[in-house]
Amino acid sequence: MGQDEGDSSQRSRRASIRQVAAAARVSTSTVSNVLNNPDVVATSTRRRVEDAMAEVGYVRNGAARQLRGAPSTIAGCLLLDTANPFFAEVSRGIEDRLTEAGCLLIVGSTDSRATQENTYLRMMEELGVRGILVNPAGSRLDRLVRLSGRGTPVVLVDHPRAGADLCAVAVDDVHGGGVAADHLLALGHRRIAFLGGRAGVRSLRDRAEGVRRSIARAGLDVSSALVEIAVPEPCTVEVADSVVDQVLAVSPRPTAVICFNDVVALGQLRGLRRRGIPVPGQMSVIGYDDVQFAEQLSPALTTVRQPKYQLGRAAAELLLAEDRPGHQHQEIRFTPELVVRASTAPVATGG
Amino acid sequence: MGQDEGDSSQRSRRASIRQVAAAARVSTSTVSNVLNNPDVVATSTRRRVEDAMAEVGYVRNGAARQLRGAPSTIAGCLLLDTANPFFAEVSRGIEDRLTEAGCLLIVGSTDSRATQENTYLRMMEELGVRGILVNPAGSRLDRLVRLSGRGTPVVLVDHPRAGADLCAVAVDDVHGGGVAADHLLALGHRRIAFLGGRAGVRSLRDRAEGVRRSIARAGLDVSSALVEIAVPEPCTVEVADSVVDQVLAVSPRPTAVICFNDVVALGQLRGLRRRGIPVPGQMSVIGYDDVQFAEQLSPALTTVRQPKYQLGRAAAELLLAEDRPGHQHQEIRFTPELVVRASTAPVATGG
DNA sequence: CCCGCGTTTGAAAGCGCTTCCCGGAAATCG
DNA sequence: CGATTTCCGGGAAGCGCTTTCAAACGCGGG
Repeated sequence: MGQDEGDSSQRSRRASIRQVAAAARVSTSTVSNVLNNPDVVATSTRRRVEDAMAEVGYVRNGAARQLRGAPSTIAGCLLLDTANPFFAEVSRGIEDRLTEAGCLLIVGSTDSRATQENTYLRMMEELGVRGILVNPAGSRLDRLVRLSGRGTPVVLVDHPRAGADLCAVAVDDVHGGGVAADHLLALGHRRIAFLGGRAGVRSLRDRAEGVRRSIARAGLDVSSALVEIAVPEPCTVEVADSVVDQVLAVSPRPTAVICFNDVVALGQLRGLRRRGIPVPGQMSVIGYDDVQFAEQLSPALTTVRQPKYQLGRAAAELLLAEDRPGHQHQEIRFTPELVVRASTAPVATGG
Repeated sequence: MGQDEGDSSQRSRRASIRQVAAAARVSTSTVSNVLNNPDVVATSTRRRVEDAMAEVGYVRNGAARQLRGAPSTIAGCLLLDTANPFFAEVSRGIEDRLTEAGCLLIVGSTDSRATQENTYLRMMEELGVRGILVNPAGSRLDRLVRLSGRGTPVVLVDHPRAGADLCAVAVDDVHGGGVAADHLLALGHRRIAFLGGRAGVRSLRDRAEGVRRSIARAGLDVSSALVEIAVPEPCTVEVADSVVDQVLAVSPRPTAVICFNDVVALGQLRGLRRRGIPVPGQMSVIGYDDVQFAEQLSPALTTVRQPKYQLGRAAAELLLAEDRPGHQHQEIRFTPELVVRASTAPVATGG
């Protein structure tokens, strides 16, 4: 008992619509109708076919359906790193919206490498996915535009359209940098460090620009109020920790630091603590993203919140809208907001 | 300039192997050979075909290939919540291994709901995926076994085989609970709280069992040394925070608490801090998983490390091995290890 | 010059499904 | 009761690809 039948070791010997038709003594087209136009077939016949399907263990063949012209039930998404908490939440938002539309989601991490991105894009295109959501690894969008032109819809995620003829969901990074800087300036800080990453990354450039504009708006001299420091790759807590020395070495020493994401901020907090610099007493720290644990650090991290989950949902929404008749590409913009917690404080008086 | 051609608005009008053949003035089978058996076609012909492919913008049709019998390049994975940092890392491990094998990955979050799981399973089966990696939402494995029997390989992730005829990658949760308890007992704790979740979740039952056995091994009375408390759903930081009151209300008050994951531990740390209970001075706290931020909390969290990324890789490895000829289902077991940090200390003397 | 061999290429079948179109049966109406 | 309409089910084509089999071609040896 509990034994399989002897011959069942063969894979991919799934029952086809034909076996069902034979078992139900109808034609294959009737079986197909039961599946796709149930109301066009008489109840008794339908019942018979359904029984036959159960009997032979019928499972639809998606490849055949798609070949015949059915729309794909798969969408793809390419993010820099799906294990990063920011992207993990974005991808969950995408997934949830797609699920509502009966779609599955293929995910891929590009690790910022264009080659990896291209490999994924080609495979997804060959599969005939319904569309691809992508946070571009490089700044060149022409490949994506061409892909879209060939018939696979593309939606940019966390990236502005930048003139490309694509849909996009963007977050206003200039504004994000601005509110962070505004907050620090209001607290009296006049010497601020901005920890950015690689020069090529657009979102970081924009945030730095936002900081600069904020300082200029306040009537201060940008070159003396702002120090920009690049965090080397890979962007881990440890690396960010070691950057603390650079920050502290700047003269005159900054009284606040804006980090390009919460992981870097985490490293700063750790590094500052180890060096005996009280936060926010001697140094205020601002992060970016507002990932789940930001609130629980000590001190709780002041950070710029991005609507991660909503970002994903909105991107999926745009993708699903792509095949509607008179579709026009559009860009959705989110505005990040400052979340003030305990890692920032008025600049220390005296000293 | 920059205008599209007028007719290109039609989607899915991709060039087929036929247009390529026509453009290269060869037959379709030759084009196919260029794609699949390049060495069987003369260099000059091949060159000509390749040029033609570039000219018409040819992209392979995966659906047609699959229909013809080509193995699927997609695998599926179903986890409880891909946005949870534990599962996000597991899924990244899966993804990386699959990428090496030229496979794509569909992810799905079941949120522990069997209905959601079933929906995903059916869709994936219809697509004819190469296999499905699943962290089962319920304890019933029969559906998965049947799925596997119908020809779609199934690998259990973070779940023991439990007698089912499937491959599995498991982590020894009994051992994990054991090392956590051993550590506390060695520090002199004699009154320990275990924060579990819903009774039905196997991994949590196992961890509790490990704790019990450890206490018994030490020659202590389990019923007086251990208090089990259930954390209500949803398992968020806030909920875990509120559970602190229950822990403190137990008489005699526990001197240490073992949490079933790091998020709950985070909540405990926060709740204890707010109530003025020093950690680890008055209360030692142990987490589970060792997620990325555990090391950066204050105090740094002592926790039981699970090999998250490796878990995913190993599961993907098993899946890829499924179609090798004499394949036998097997189970891989990982052993979690204790990571001692600052949130645990010897039990306070006196008091 | 012809034959035979190895090398390349082409014609055709068919994977499982959907869909168009038509025949026959049942139902409705005059 | 015959004619017209309605409804249901079947036959067949073909989506794009791979693959088998045989034909065609070119070359060197007899």
